[in-house]
Amino acid sequence: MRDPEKARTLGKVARPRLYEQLMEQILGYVESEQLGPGDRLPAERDLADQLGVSRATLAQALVALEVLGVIDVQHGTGAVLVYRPSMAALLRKLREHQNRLPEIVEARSTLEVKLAALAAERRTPEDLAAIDEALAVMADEIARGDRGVHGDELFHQAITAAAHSAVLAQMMGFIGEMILETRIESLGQPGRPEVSLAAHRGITEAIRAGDPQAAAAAMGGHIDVVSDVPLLH
Amino acid sequence: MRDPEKARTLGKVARPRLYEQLMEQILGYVESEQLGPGDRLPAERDLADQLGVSRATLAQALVALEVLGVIDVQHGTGAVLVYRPSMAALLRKLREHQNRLPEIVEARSTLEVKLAALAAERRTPEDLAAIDEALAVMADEIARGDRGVHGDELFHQAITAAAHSAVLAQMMGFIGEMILETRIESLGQPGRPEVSLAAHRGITEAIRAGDPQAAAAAMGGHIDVVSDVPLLH
DNA sequence: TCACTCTCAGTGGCCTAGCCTCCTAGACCC
DNA sequence: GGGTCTAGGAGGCTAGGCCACTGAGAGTGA
Repeated sequence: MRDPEKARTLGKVARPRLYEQLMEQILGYVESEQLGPGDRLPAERDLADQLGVSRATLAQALVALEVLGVIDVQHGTGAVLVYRPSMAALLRKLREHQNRLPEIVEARSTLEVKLAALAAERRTPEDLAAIDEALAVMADEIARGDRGVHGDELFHQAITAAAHSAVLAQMMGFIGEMILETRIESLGQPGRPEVSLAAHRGITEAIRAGDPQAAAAAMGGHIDVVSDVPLLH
Repeated sequence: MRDPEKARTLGKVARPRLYEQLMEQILGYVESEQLGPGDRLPAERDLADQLGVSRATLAQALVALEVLGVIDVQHGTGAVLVYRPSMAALLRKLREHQNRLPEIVEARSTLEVKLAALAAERRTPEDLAAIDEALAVMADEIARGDRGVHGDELFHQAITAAAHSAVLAQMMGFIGEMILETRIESLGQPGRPEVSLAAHRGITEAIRAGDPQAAAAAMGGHIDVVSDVPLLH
């Protein structure tokens, strides 16, 4: 798809964004000062001055840290730490080399197997209808000679929705794009779409029957097959 | 618009931030315009004008979206979409009612059971040393009459690290704060710290023995116990 | 004609300066 | 004591400006 590769090849050289550097510096500060959860960061004006940047830019860095859950910025009070530095440092490292396919597959498997089991327990008639609809879309796409990518995505989204777990769904969204990559890859193999569709039907029946174990097993098997692509790219 | 009730769960106060609203509006725009991955957002100046905010504030929203992986802002070119709108819309919805304890426990269980199994397969001697160290810290804290919160956290961090899965670790970080809450709660119950410590030792032995199934089972049991707090708060 | 260079308009990056709102500790009053 | 008021410090957001980067078209030479 896009190519964010260019910067990654040589490591962390290309880092043109100031706010990203600031995040690391702030994290470093937290570490050096031995700050823990609940402790407050220096005032924005002081911190900006100390780091040699404007408040506007510092504000961007704080937003980024807030989105990552590292700090909690409170109007009138200040920015308080949520995580201890070790966690934050961990988080930071990962951002550098994500997109590692085996791990993604692993994560996907973990989540979707659980989602399938939950869906079997919690699916409403509407959920089942959505799943059936997704199956129909995929079957239609395949019948037209398409790879069924869209229907495939719809199916997994419907399963996710049927599990009725916002948190798990959120995590699925988190790795959503990466999953999409592997999925398109997989459906590109000859005969694969038909196999996937059949697997989907099996999963659907288990969910319809309200059998969590069968649903989990079916989903697990499906993902194993789907993920077994020669990772030539 | 805002949801004051959600503040209860974690003791947080609903805090209206302009950049958060902007994120949603931008996501809504993406949806309404049917933009997909690769498409570009309007120029910052136009978008800021259109949304009735300053560029500085819009920049914060863009940073947040970038950190979440929704867009990729390129100097001289513009902000290009990374996720397809449906994914983004999903992400957005969840932001509204996260912090739902049962779901958090469920997610935690899913992740940590898997992490324990992986740790049993992949742990290095260093990983084991870190886990033992965490156990020692927790034992020491309890001996001093403390609740052992710190050691508990260290333990789970060590397990996470020993699983050697950056993606799963990232997801743990994602729900980390919420988990911390439930953990502190749990260890506050009389006699709980000792029970937890014993459970930790059991998990550790399974990991040391390289037995993924035993490790997963031990972790699953542990989390069931820990999570069984009367949710009176 | 082709290919190469150069220029420039448009875009994001970042800054300064300022005013507003919110929170809270401490003075103040009862 | 216990409640109320207030000033200062904190973050929220804006306006306007200049700089750096990108990409495409104009211009140039072979």
